[in-house]
Amino acid sequence: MRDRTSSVARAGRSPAAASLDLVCCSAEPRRLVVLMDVAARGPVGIPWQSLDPSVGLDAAAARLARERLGRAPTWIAALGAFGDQRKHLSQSALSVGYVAVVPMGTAAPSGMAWVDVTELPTLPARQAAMVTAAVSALRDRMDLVPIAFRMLPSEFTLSELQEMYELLLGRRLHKASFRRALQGAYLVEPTDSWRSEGRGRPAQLFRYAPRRRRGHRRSVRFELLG
Amino acid sequence: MRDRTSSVARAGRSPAAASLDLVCCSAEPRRLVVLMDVAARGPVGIPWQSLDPSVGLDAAAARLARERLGRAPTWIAALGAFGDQRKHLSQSALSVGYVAVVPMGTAAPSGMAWVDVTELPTLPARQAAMVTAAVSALRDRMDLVPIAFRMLPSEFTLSELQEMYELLLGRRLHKASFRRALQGAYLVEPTDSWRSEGRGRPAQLFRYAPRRRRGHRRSVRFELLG
DNA sequence: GACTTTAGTATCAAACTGATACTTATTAGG
DNA sequence: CCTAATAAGTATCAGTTTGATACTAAAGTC
Repeated sequence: MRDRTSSVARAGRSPAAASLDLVCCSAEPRRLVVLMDVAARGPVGIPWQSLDPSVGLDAAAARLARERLGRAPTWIAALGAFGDQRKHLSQSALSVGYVAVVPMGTAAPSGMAWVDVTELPTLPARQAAMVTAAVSALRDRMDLVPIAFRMLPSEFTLSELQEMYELLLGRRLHKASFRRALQGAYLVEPTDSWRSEGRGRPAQLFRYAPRRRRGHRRSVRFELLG
Repeated sequence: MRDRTSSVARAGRSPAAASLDLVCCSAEPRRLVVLMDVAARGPVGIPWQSLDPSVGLDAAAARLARERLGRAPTWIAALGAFGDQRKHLSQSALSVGYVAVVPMGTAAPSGMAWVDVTELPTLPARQAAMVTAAVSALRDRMDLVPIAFRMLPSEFTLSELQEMYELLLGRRLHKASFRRALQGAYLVEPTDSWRSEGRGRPAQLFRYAPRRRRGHRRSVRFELLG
């Protein structure tokens, strides 16, 4: 192995071997948003810390999320390793990314803000890559993991759930079909609460309560290839 | 030039900042297999090297794959960062994993062998986690990336393609439905070759040639949640 | 009370799915 | 040569799923 780190390490100010970065996502009425640190001139980057090798990655990421967000995320998962983009605030050669999700409506801590993922400021290249990868990861994994549910409060209306799916999928869905499919999957149970959102008929509130189903038979899906 | 671990190891620091590990998958008639180094007592681990921070991760992984396999894989992708499992041959605190795929029938280089993923030997914990994650990644991403096609030779029969899908999905598929769906997706084109595999009618050979389709409309899929 | 808005349901034709059975092309064996 | 066996590939058809349209229900607004 080449001893590449020695000169930097001897210099005292050793940049950590690696950084741990968190792409924390949430939703606002019609947009996906990501949590960013804010300086005087605006959003400057996503939360990160240097990686402590003595702590497990998952534990460290969960703690970073709790510390910076003020609450535990409703979902968190590893995103991957990033090292192809040179620029990172930590100056480390390697960064480990995590994606997390919190329910829409969660307030950003002071010094931080929710930023629309389609209107990102200029970021250090590696963080920009992580945000992009995180959004793709949400879209790619929403069929396997209840991401849409984790981005909603614990009780929600079916219209809210449908809007969350539409936001993540990037297309409109048919109301009756959506509800039929949802019922057939035994994923939600009704509460006895109703929400009156001003005008219109009140909506019943549901919660995510998946019941064990018989063999979820994975099917062939060619439509997304190419 | 290559000062393999000696000076750093003697210095009493972590031997390498991180390792780069490759889970290279392929198929045999009815099994998924992974490429492993073989010692006298049998398979001992997957290919890895210590991570050179001056080379991009993707480039380093591609090179590692080419070097150890003797050919470029037909697909390769980042798998993630692994650090929660203590044990790794490199003794590094952090490992970056990649998944790669080669067509079934690819010969293992000498000193290596294809090992059934359901019959893994005892591995360093972190490598075991990576192999598990890699197999899950193949299954999870096969709908978004033409993984089944990459595990076949460039020309293949529809029965072979169906068997590959059955292997990855873990269930039998209906022949007529499979072919209808495939035709509808405009993913393959017939060649003018036919393969006679002993007894039975010869099968026409196809190649992967996706034609641009109009709006691949992602649909809701609740069946896999829970 | 009439109108608007949103929730939630019903109907129905079109599209899709999978079981069964069929046709076609080849090898194996007498 | 003729028959059986095997595998590729196609056709039919009933049962299910989908999505457009239209409907009913419950609230607020004028």
